[in-house]
Amino acid sequence: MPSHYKGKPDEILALDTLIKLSRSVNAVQGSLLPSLQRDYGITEGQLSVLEALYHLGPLSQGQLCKKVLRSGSNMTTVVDNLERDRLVKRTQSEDDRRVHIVSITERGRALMIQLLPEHVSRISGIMSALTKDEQRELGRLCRKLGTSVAR
Amino acid sequence: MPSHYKGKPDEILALDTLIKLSRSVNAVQGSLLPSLQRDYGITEGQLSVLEALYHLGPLSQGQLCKKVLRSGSNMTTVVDNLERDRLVKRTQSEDDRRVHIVSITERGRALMIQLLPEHVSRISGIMSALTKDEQRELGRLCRKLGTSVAR
DNA sequence: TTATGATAGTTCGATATCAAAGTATATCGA
DNA sequence: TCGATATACTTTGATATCGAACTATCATAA
Repeated sequence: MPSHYKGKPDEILALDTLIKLSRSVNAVQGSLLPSLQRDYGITEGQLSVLEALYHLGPLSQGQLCKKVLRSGSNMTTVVDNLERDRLVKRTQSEDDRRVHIVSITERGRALMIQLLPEHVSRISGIMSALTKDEQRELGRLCRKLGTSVAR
Repeated sequence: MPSHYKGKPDEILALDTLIKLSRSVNAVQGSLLPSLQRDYGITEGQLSVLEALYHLGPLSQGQLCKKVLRSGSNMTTVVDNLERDRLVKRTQSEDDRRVHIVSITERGRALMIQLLPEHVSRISGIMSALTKDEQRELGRLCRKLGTSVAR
């Protein structure tokens, strides 16, 4: 169904696979985001930052960028919005005054405690379309593919 | 490595799998987009619209939305930018004057002819980190997962 | 024929996202 | 110590993306 591209079989297979890969992520994320937005007023990028801070403790913006694989300019925006909503706070590092340490607030922690169980159970529900073995195999293939890409 | 979430094994597996899935797509797309931008001044959304028009012929914006799974308001923006760059043109349908038919221009067609072979071969190169059987299995799992999500 | 409701796009306001340029601070070498 | 370079973050300007509200057009039913 997807690619419509006339070319070598290898290329057709690669295109089809990538399209299916992208669509599955879009489908899964697309089914998670609206409820996050509606129920908690939070976006995916914001959630991934909050989760990192919740589980790992205070991090510099640079460390956050690495964790969630986003650019520095993006991180500034996301942290700005989280700070405006008082879910995180910035403090300047004593050691290196260029560094801004971001930490989760009590309000942010309370939000995580409120939404994480439901969010996780939603993900678990979606992924249960695959057996555990299939999930493990999917994870293995994705990992193999992802780590092969030069960063 | 990834999830840090303490919960049921099912949930941990589901989270880990989703993280790997998302990261693999980010990695692959992230390695494709910069060259599209730099070499051809085109974005991913624009490319997917151009590809659809190139392979399928003129489509209404609504049909395009379904093809590339994006919202109507987004499609307006993308087509606006493509039209500004004279890669596509809009014409009002005779039958139904609410409908805007989008078609690729000669300039757009020339761009596709120029960039598609290289783009496809790049994708093929990336995906070749997996064997053909692995690609087929990955595609199957993604398809199964994606189609299970309520739309 | 006209009112009602549905459909196709657009506009608006928001966040995400990036790259590039800019600012502040730190570090290193002469 | 001072100048050059590197690093951390912000700003700027662009596109993507969404949902909601809006406009224009069509279709249906009274």
